[in-house]
Amino acid sequence: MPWAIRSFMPSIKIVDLNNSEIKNSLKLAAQLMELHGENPFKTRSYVSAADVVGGLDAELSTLSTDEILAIDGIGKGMATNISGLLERGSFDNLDKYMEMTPAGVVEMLGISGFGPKKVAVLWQEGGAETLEQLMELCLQGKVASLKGFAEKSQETLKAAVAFLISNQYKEKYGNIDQAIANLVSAIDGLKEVQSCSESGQMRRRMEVIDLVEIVVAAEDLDALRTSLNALQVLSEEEKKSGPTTWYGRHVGIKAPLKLHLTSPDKFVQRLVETTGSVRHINMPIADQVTIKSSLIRPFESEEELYQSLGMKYIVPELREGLKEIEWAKNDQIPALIEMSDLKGILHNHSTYSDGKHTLRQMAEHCQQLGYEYLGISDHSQTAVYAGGLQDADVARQQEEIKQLNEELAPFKIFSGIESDILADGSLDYSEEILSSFDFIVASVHSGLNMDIKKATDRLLKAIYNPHTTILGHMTGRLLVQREGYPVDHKAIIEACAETGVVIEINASPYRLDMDWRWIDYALEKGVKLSINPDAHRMDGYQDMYYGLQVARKGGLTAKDNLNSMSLPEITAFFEQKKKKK
DNA sequence: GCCGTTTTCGGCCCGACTGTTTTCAGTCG
Repeated sequence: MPWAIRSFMPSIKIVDLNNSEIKNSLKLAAQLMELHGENPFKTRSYVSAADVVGGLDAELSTLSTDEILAIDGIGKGMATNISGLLERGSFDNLDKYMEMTPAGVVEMLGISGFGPKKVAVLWQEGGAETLEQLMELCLQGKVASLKGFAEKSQETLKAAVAFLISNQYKEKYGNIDQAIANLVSAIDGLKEVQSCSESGQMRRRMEVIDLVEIVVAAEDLDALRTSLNALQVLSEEEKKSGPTTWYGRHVGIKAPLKLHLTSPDKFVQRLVETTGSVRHINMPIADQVTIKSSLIRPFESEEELYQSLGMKYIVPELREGLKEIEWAKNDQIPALIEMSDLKGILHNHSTYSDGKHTLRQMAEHCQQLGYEYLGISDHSQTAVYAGGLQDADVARQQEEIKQLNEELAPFKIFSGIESDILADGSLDYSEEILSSFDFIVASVHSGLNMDIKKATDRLLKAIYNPHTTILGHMTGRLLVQREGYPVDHKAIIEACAETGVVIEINASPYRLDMDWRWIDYALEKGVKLSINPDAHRMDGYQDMYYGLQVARKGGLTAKDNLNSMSLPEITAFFEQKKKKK
């Protein structure tokens, strides 16, 4: 899967836009131009400029105008657009088309499977200017009679619009964690503030956030509110605020923001109350006792509170109201995996397919970060769009891996492939080629709208293929953006238990797939997991952090995580798996 | 809008898939 993720609303930034934001803005402009029937070649130039920007090494914000003009695919006009984006977050042509297009129509462009041409029909023929109007049109059955549409696309559209409407005010954790960290430190820096911490879903490391919560302690709450409202990134919705809450928005973030204002002596109580899920704080601990019912006196620390209830301390990411209270009461909280437990990085791409950096760059960077090994798994031949490897490329890559391994020892590169799981569940190469790899990540990249039976059978066949080492991004979901294909999680996990296939926790903040809610069941069945970044560039390794957060939520420990194995251990693991064939 | 050029115009990328057609347009990776 290429790294490019469609994002249609350029986020509003106070600072310079980065390349991926510039890329998204150019892509959006291209879509709007196509929507309005602009010259297709002109439109294409925006698309290709966007692709070029996406593949750049250096951030555009660090380049001079001459350097930008020297980039292949960027001419005078595009350079002007880019400098507009860098200076004010937009450019004239984009502004022009945005003004001509209702906001709801712009959102429609985000529906997968429906491009500018189809959206133009929905808008101009169907008269839909908002998502709600489009839903109405679907419900009345009027979409099916529009040119180029029929019953089936009406149904698809209805589901997609419902998904979009339900995700309108949600954000991926990885999209906003930096901005929220900045906000917390800005609030913490206000002169009135004594303590400040994120809480709620953010602190629990939920993969999708629909409410950002922060607890702020100060003696003078009126003065605090005045200072908060002076922060440029915030805008209060006074009607929804209360005497001890500030409710409103952070610029550029779709999820609403709730600040809990409290006196310093009640800070810990407020933090515990707002961090845990409703289930967690109301879960019975003893007769008539819950965490919520215990928050009646001040505590020095959260540790003190949990201790006072005869429990071990529960880290925020576990406070979901699942098994954690039971664990804490019986001193059975798992030793959750930590960053330092990750010994190597599996499932990565290089320039052999659609990665941005060479095999050598990917390997050397991995080594510099202190890891013992790298598993490279470029796309397989069916993934033509991603430059998937033909047989000859596989041989060439394996030869280079051999040479690099001699040079970089004791660091080791494992030769793998991200083999497409074809529609019938088979893998993408001959037996001979499949046998030549150290490990194989099997993933679905096409035919994403199968029903649960077909999709599950397809995965099962891939799992029972003796060559499969790891099952990649199990459901194909893109958080807040695309629902995954439906699968029978239990059946898949049980098949992995039987075959020894490892289940990936795809660490990309766009995916975080398999969902952490299934980790417990996988562990119960004795299945190993692997936190894999699916990196398409060197800095993609950083996504391991996000995978780690959700892995901890699911209760994963180092001993059940594949890439926590040392180099000798994982070498033996791969060899063992190959022998079983 | 970009690029290259026998330099100021004329050409510009692809293969598979899907759902809609009745031979193909739109979308995507």
